[in-house]
Amino acid sequence: MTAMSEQPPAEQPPARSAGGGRPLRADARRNRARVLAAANEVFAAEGLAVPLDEIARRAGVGAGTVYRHFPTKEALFEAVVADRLEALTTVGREALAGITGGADPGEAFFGYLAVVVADAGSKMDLADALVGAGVDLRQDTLAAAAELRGVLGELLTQAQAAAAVRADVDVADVHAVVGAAVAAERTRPADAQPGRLARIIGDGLRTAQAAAGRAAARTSGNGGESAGN
Amino acid sequence: MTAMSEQPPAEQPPARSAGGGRPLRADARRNRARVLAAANEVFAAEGLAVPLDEIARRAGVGAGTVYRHFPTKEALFEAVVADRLEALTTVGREALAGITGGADPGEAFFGYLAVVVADAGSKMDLADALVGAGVDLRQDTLAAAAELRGVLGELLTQAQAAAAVRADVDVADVHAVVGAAVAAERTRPADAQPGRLARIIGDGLRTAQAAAGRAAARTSGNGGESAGN
DNA sequence: GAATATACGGAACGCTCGCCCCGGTTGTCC
DNA sequence: GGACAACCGGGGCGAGCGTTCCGTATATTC
Repeated sequence: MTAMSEQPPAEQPPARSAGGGRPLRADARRNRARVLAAANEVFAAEGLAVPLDEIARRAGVGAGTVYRHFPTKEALFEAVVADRLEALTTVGREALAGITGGADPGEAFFGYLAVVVADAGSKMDLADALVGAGVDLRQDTLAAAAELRGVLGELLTQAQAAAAVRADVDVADVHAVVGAAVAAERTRPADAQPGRLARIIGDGLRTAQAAAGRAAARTSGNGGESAGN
Repeated sequence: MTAMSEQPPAEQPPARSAGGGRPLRADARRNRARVLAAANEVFAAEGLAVPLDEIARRAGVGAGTVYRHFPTKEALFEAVVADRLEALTTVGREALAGITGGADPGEAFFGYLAVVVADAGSKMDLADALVGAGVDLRQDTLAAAAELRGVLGELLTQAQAAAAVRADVDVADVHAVVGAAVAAERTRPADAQPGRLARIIGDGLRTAQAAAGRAAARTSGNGGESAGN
């Protein structure tokens, strides 16, 4: 459905067959890229549940070829997810840079959360990975996740220092909350505007003062405190 | 692991084989009960993913027997879930009665949320059903869910009237938030105290005033605004 | 206690899906 | 352009699981 706007993940350096052999043959390199691209699409659209043959078919390749490049289905999945995580980490770093550049830490933090949730919302694989739906992460993916966690942690610290986020939560909490928001958005197909639930859930992280400020902004202009958000 | 304290679902009237035949044979009735009990345990412990043979084995029964009583695995699953939902609905009604008896609507509402999340946390099947993990609910389950939704809606209305819950959320939002909280609790195995994340996420539903009051209560006594909750 | 409908158990079936293998093809190097 | 190795495709194997079938056992009825 959606998803197609992925640039090929930064073009690996002439691609050696993992471990240190000689450079890959031209067609092998091309096929590997095709598989990766197809996996990106299909995993994003269907999540981990999609059969591997489907990916092979979409890549115009035999199943055997997929297995020559990725030892197992999970390995392929993780390669895709790791890419996604790295992309998100980059975005996070930008947000962080924005703060040192003078941006509001609270807005940076919550904006970033929104980005992550939105991204995971349109990439079922990411959602699966975040919610932990029967997925055991391995080395490389874990590394990518750890890095993202690091950036998230820095953003969190900044936002807490600015009293925009309550002080009694840690990175793990935030991570769980993100997973929760993703899950929530997932249960509610299309009727509501996207991001709404994520915002509600994320509001639980705010300090009371921040929440009050926000509510005031929301209320000024109409009589009650309905609508808006 | 847990789960065993379920009373047999109110003892169906001498159990007729759905549709209006003659009463079930004694052993049939007994086996049906066994299957249901085993399904309760196993689904609670493992979720929908558990193979049906396992349930049959635990019930001391052949697979064929299970299918004579429940046309499909999903039907059995739904029977179990519907029971759970009804139990939760009952608890909700009690909370509602408590309000008319003078209890604080906000506390009643959030207390009920905590109960639901805790229950779903220890019953993987409920969690699966709430999060919607590849489950298509059918008639009876839907009815039970609708009823629960009704009670939840009344509690919500009361809590909103008492200004404990922000006015711009509806039942569907609350339902989604519950699902989210369940998902969150699930991702984080055991390290933190249970219910913590659920509370954080639920806080997003509070009005600013209520949140402020809570934060004040949390802060009075120590210097910052850390710890507590 | 015999007759009969009813229910039981578990082997068997069909299907899906991850993964491997082998005969053929294609890129690469001299 | 020929020889050799690397790679490709897709059929096939085996495991897991939901569901069905049928010969046997058992409750019920008279």
